[in-house]
Amino acid sequence: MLRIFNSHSGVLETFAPLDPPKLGIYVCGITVYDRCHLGHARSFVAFDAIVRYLRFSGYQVNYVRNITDIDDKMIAAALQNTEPVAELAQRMIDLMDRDLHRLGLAAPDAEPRATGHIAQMIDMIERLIAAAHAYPSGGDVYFSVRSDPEYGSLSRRGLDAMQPEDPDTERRKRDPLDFALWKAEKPGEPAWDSPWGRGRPGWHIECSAMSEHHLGESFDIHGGGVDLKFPHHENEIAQSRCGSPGEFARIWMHTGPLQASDGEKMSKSLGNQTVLSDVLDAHPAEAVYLFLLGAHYRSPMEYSDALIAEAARGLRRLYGALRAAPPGGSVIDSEVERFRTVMDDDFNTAEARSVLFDLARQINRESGGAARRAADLAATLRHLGGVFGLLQADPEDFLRRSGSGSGSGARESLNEADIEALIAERTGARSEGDFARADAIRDQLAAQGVVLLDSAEGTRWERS
RNA sequence: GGCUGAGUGGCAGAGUGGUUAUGCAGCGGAUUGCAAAUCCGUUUAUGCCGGUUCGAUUCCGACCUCAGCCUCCA
Repeated sequence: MLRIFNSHSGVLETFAPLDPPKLGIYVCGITVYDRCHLGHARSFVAFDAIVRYLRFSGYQVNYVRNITDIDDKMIAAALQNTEPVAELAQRMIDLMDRDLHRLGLAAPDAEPRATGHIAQMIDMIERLIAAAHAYPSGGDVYFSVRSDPEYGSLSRRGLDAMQPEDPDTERRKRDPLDFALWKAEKPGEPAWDSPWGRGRPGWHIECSAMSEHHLGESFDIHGGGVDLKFPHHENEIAQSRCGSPGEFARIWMHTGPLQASDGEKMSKSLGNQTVLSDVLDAHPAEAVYLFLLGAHYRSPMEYSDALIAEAARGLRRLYGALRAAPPGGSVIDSEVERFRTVMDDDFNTAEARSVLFDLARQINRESGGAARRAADLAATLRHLGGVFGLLQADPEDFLRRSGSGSGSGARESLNEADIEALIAERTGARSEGDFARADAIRDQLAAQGVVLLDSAEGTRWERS
């Protein structure tokens, strides 16, 4: 029985999809005016793990993640780069696709772009105006916050606590709390025809319109980072509640913030974001994913390069166990049950991860002993790692890959043939009792990032 | 100031009203020609003060501290 914390109701709820086994989930993606940072990865990895687990649990998931390709930031960035907004968007989308693919994320079933859904947004705005929840004003259209008695229910905030200051639009609003659904065209900015003249959509309306278009008026889960809870999600709810008859998203899930280990949130405004592609250059993608799985998705999480390097060492441990186990084997149901029990408890990936490590220890304990048991455990470990897209590489290949460990960088100075030749030479020296020579060779290899592992069956090697 | 969440061992980070999270690091032992890997063991861990309870890290209250949000943010 899957239970999910609904951040709208504030409690754990037993999950029951609208139309099982189908399941619709909408996640707020990024505004494509810059490269992805690690904070995006945190949220996206969380939802990747969640979607993968839901599929593993038998649901037919329709995973929609939007792309915001028109807003103030887009326009400002395009202006600064002196490139058209659409070109900037496509450039950043290509980079995002590359980064997220490298990270090993499953592609969403749909990635709707705001600029591709202008008609749907205009349609919803017209409905809101007809229902007297919105009004045109000087080429803009505003949502009337006080027309929605439930406004503030998501962020648990009273209207009195909101003190917006926006001198630009203040005069055109009837109430300072109102927010823009449509913004009148300004010179040099992208604009579309609308019943209110040329202009462009406000930020929040795109998610209301696109989620309805792709998932319907009512759907199962809406997710995003906590920093979107207010105002973005609050406004989305207001728009959809007032503009559509459906109940909109039934469960809201918010991922916690990622903070640099110096204590500050990684934030675009603070300029301390860590670019995802840089992280992926320094560490194996699986290590980054495994690291991000280490904390519950709702908890704030600290990040540093050293912590990811730690996760990489943990990943080597998992692959080391897989390598040690005999092939074959069948998945052990009781271990899968353990895994499911913790994942069913609001997707506790931290506990799920500890199941993986526990399996690794069991494998290592059995190795050399009960081969059948070790094979079964390894099959289980690979099966459960696979739920997250992890541990699917050949262990030997993974461990021999440069930089799979500490992330200390690309050290490819020796090819495999060189390494094998030196190992053969060392084996000869050892058999003759020339340990000084043997150790010299080992030190030489170590200096180039190659670690030797002697055993009764011979000498293995891997890169550190 | 308001709202939300959090304070766990050297670091990161889960769970739990009484019993091992897990990972990384350290230390000791086993193993090894020596290592590495691995296994076993190990280091006064639950912010502070009260309360409820046979018993609280876990529940309740106050306090302190921190983080996020309060119309740029995953």
